[in-house]
Amino acid sequence: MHLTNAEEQVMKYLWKLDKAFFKDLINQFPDPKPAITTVNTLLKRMIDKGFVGYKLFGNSRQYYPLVKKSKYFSKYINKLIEDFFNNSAPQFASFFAKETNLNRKELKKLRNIIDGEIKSKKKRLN
Amino acid sequence: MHLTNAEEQVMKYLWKLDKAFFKDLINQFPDPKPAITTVNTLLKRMIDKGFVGYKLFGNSRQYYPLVKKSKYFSKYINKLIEDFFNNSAPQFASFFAKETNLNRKELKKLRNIIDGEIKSKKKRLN
DNA sequence: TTTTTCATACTACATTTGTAGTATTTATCA
DNA sequence: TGATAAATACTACAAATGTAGTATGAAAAA
Repeated sequence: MHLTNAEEQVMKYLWKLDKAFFKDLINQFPDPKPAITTVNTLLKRMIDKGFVGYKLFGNSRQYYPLVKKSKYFSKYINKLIEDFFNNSAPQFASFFAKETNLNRKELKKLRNIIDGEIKSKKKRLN
Repeated sequence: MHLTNAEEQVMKYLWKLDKAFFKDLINQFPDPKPAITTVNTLLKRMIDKGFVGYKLFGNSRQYYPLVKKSKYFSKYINKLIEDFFNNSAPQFASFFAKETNLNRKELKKLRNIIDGEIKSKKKRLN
């Protein structure tokens, strides 16, 4: 199951807010805001799909994500890699490093991160 | 304008083949293949959207992509970064390096690529 | 307490997307 | 040379998606 674009937008706000009442979500939308029933429909569909949960507070709900952004995103990226890079993460990484417009400083930072990862993988022996 | 999933699948075959007659495209699909009219409809829509062109050979067309895979993909990734990483490519890269399951060897390869990029940016003075 | 505001449920509908049938033309095979 | 296959055009339609109206009950404000 996946989120449609409109649903994904709501999800982004929800990830950002972590927990949110309906009003909070609506407030996230830039003007012109969608009709509240629109957002409501989206939320309902997201609940049905298992992406959103809620806790009742009186007569209103506090919504929260049931799927972590990082998890969701991982799947997303993995599908990308599968589809476009023949399922090769290194091939993707290479493309990314070349095509994206990171400047030297950013690239160096990235190299540091990778160094860190290499070390951490060494420690964990995998 | 963007491609729908079904259209994107056709596009992937087209990128793979570079140029293709209708029959070639159909052959790419695994069984059970879609109806030929289905693929035809998709192709027409893709032509309308400006993603596909063709050259006439007799009464049949040799289709070819009007958009490069790398270009298409770049946009895709950039949207991702914009949507999920607050428009920060380094943030994305960092996430990627951590979350993806690259092994040490692959990480090292990636570091080399990045080193290469750093050098190349140095040369070009940006 | 009457009116207004919220949150939610239920319903509706236009557009987009996925999928394919029928028709037509041309090419090919038997 | 009549039957068959191929490519394409045109049409159709169900499902998914985006968007929102109406209804209802509860809460808040006047």
